[in-house]
Amino acid sequence: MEVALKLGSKLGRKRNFDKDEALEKAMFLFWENGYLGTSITELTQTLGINKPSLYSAFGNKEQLFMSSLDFYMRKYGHPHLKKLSHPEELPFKERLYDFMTSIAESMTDSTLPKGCLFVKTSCEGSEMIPVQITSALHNIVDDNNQFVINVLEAEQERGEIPKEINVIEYANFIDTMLMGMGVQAKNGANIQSLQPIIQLTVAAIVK
Amino acid sequence: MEVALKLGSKLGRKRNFDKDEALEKAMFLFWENGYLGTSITELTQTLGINKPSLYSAFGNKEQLFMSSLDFYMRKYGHPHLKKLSHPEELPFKERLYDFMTSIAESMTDSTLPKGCLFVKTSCEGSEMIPVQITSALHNIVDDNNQFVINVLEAEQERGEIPKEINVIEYANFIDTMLMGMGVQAKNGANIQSLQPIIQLTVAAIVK
DNA sequence: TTAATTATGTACCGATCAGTAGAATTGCAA
DNA sequence: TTGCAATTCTACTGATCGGTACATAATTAA
Repeated sequence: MEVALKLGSKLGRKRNFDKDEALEKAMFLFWENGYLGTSITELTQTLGINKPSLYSAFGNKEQLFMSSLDFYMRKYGHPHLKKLSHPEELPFKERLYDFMTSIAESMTDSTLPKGCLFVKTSCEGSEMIPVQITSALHNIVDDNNQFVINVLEAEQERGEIPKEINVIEYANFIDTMLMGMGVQAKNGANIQSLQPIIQLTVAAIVK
Repeated sequence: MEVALKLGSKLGRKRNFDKDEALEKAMFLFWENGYLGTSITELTQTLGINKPSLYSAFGNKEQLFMSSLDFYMRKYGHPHLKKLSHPEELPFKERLYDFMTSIAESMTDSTLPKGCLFVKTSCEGSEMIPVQITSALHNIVDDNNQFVINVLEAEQERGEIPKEINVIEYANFIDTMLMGMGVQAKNGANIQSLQPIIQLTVAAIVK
């Protein structure tokens, strides 16, 4: 067996850049300018590496975007989710508020690109976007939606929200509002203008 | 004065395509694939005219997009607005419902591109989009927002909604939900899944 | 009929796109 | 020290990008 595991291999010249740092820089570029709006040349300049190094480390543009999207969800997407269910001793109303506020703050953070990478990319044109990316984005929609549904069902069990409500519809309501907030943030909305929207949403969900 | 008005001029060879029909086809392409995702070559093929004719009739890509955006708003944007205020004899609750449903139906219409041209384009990357386009999109946000605010204020006067509510926040709430519906529709949501969201939104606005 | 004017068709421009070939460099193992 | 493996560098590929020069065709006014 000549084939060595890439991770375990100690042979050959070492790459002179940190792969995770480079991935984060790439993610920020995609977040700022979208998939079509980000060129390989701009990536090499921002990451400080040349094309062959980039292709060797990350595959092609599509694969680099997929890795960037994964990085984004792990660092800027999923961490918000736990605020919806924790801390458990907090009333659900407060948790929902903190959850949405946490996302809104990220979307309007002046040190981060405006809006949400997922919302922005999923709004880009159809034909020019690789189907693998489109399908990954659809999976993110479904997963997040299912997560909210699960939490709402759990809260029904705990008696925090009425058993009569349709949790699928309520989850859709929350998710759609969050997506809209992403569009607003991309268009320059600040946290102050999103705060009342969140309060209205929470009030509509938890009486 | 040698300068003749373009509209009045009867000189020279006549163009052998209908400018409005061509503009509508261009608008549909931008609606489907976005600004960056639509190339001049694809435009010439779809419109059935060659590049010099396209440039002569519509200026450059940026100006063609601006005309397309204007066409879109006139035909697929503004017509919804009047449902928010008319017919006056209808309760505001029903008008708000019809208004949002009308937009949702357009966003999910199987004979039209999924979603909303305005939402999709405003989510495209920053650097590669001409500033004139970005600013036009911001104006659309502001104008639509102001329109909803005006209607809400009028409804306060008529006693359809309480005088105590903050109409700016409520207008923002409605607009943000509509933008979110645009993202959902782009990601494949159908009218059936948007309908409950609309009902929840209406219920949150008009008790 | 002629001159002026506008549109069309072909063929092209420089710039940039994503992606790569191949030589030189670096590092570890034997 | 030698040999192999992995990375880096320069330079390049063919394709496509937005946009245009120029000659020809069509239409109207004089």
